[in-house]
Amino acid sequence: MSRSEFSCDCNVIHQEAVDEVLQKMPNEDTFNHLADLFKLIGDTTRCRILFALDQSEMCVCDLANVLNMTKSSISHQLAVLRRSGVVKCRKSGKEVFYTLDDEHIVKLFEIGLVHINHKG
Amino acid sequence: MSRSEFSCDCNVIHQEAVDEVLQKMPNEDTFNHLADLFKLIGDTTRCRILFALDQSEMCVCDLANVLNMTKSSISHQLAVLRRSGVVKCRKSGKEVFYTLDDEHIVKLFEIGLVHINHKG
DNA sequence: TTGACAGTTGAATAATTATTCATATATAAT
DNA sequence: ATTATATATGAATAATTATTCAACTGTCAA
Repeated sequence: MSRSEFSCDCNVIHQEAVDEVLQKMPNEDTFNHLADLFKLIGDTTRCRILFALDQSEMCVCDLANVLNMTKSSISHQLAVLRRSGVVKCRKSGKEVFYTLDDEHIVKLFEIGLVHINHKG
Repeated sequence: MSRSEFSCDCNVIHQEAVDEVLQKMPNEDTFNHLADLFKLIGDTTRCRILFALDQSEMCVCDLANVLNMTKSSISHQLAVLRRSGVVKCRKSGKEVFYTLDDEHIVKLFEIGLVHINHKG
């Protein structure tokens, strides 16, 4: 009676493959972080903000104009991006200027765009 | 009176930057597809399924064991992945074997893992 | 100091979605 | 034929989250 019989609602079909994959699987934390990263950029508004910031430093008002959305909405999303450390900001008078602060984001976008051009 | 004044609830602060970025911005469809791609892999369960399938072809039952989840839950997520064209399946008797069908996914994971090791 | 503006933030609403449960389909074995 | 198994799927529930709205902070100018 294998250990796996207790882990889910079905019989194990290919035990060797299962064991091999289980050995190679990263831990739960790793998958959570990985999923969180993709979730972060898995939103049209945040994608557009990040793309814009990759072109140029921008204040909240600029972004609101580029995306044609309210400042509040943009500000909420910028807070999310800031908390995750992918953008940073500097204050200058009344304005707050945001910049991209993560070199991996651009790489992910590049591969993503290749993917889109390749498939539908 | 610039066109942008009608587009949101604020005054344009840096018109040149806004115009320049607007020119370079991909269209709405592109951002939707990009966000959809990242949303697809922005889920712990789907991340784990894809990682497992990158290691080995597996049937639904195998995946249920590896992830320690119900077959139904796995099957629902496999349907999502199938519809998006990142996995494919072949039937063999009662079993359905799934394999990864998108070379970009692995690249995205690689960069994602580098990102995680780099930051928190 | 008063008013105007840039940005932030909390609460509410609306929309999306992952999992569960029950059921259905298809294949194989008895 | 009947039963058991592998998988799929529709509906319901629960959880998450994006946007809106209103109110607030901080800064500049008059």
